[in-house]
Amino acid sequence: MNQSVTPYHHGDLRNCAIIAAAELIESIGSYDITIAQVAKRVGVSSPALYRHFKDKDALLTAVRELAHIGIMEYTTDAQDSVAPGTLAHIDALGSAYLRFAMDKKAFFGLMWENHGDADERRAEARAKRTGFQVLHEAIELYLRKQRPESVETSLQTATLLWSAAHGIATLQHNRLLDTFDQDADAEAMLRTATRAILNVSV
Amino acid sequence: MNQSVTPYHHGDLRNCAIIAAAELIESIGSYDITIAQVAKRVGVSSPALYRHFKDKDALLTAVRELAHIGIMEYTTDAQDSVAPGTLAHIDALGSAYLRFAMDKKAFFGLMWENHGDADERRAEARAKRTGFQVLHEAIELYLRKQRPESVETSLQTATLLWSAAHGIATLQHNRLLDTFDQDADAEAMLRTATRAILNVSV
DNA sequence: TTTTGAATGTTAATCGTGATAACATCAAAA
DNA sequence: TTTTGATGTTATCACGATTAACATTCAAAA
Repeated sequence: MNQSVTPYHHGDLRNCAIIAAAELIESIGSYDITIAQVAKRVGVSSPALYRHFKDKDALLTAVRELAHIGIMEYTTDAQDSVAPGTLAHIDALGSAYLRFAMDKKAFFGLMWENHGDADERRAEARAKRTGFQVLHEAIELYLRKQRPESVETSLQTATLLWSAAHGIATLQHNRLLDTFDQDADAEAMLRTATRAILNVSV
Repeated sequence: MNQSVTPYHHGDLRNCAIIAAAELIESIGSYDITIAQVAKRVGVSSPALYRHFKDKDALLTAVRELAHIGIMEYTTDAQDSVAPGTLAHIDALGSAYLRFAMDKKAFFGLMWENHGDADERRAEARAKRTGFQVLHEAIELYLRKQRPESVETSLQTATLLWSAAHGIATLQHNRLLDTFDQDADAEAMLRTATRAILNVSV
């Protein structure tokens, strides 16, 4: 007659809460969510979440980590079909970034919010740097093959290219590209920027 | 004996509230302010503000307009000492943008928040487009003189350059440039990007 | 002028939401 | 078995955005 009632202790609340929060954000298309909404979704009371997260921001920070993983997946997929260190490789990385920004608008916005205490920021900076490394390596490889005399500038080049990609992604995210140029095409812009930046001595 | 008591009616509450909000934001370096704080600063009760603003967001939107004016001032000052349509002119505009982003961090952040109803967004898009025009004209003039065959791409070029400037400003604003390249110099990056972008056929 | 309504302020709620307090349950070590 | 730490629950707070209900002015119509 054991009716398998939901147990008093959830068992994996922390992870479930993070996932529930992410699903919620995805479904409403905004990261303006509530602790109560998340708790309800997991089937638990609001204060229960405070056993696992210092505060609301800590939960959102955890969701941001998911977002970083998500962007990494886009990146990894993008690299599958291209030869390392080619221009196509670099294009694929940029394209993946733009695609993530548009496909997962709410997550993309969340990732660039100001937030958290010092520790959380440090952890996030590390995550972002990890993503950046992928681009940096691709560019270093490219320069080594195509413009060996500029290899030592690969870090600056990668930083600049990331900035360009981020700017394009951000403006598109805010619907401003259309405002400036109604025919703007984010991907085409990034490809242009990529070629321009790769061909100068930084 | 008229003691010139503070009158029941303020007289110019709307404008004073906007300015008070802006001062508050500037002084605490964050746009996370409270209606009550603004009201107190103006010497009025909180609900009074609702006679002039639909909600908190409407007040912040008004502050954003001030921010747009502020960025325009930076821009105008920057243009004073340069010859129109020169590379120096374009550099000066970019530099002004970066400087505003760092000098007025809170305002810069506020300007790129997602927010408001459709009308407010439209109004703001218009303001941003106006700022963009300045860059567009400078670039068109430059191309006309230096690369007449590319004049017809001036809009795309301006959009791309704005994107690059915005990306650099945003990453710097989030302290990420340092994270990627500890020697990064935002101004130098933008100058490099400017030259790279101006020299390609879009 | 006087009257009176629209505009603009005030104080007293309401409501949603983050966070804490105090108490309850359960599992695992002593 | 007892005890204790981890983890849930149900009150409760505190705060901040709004709104409700009432007050004061100013300005235009009578």
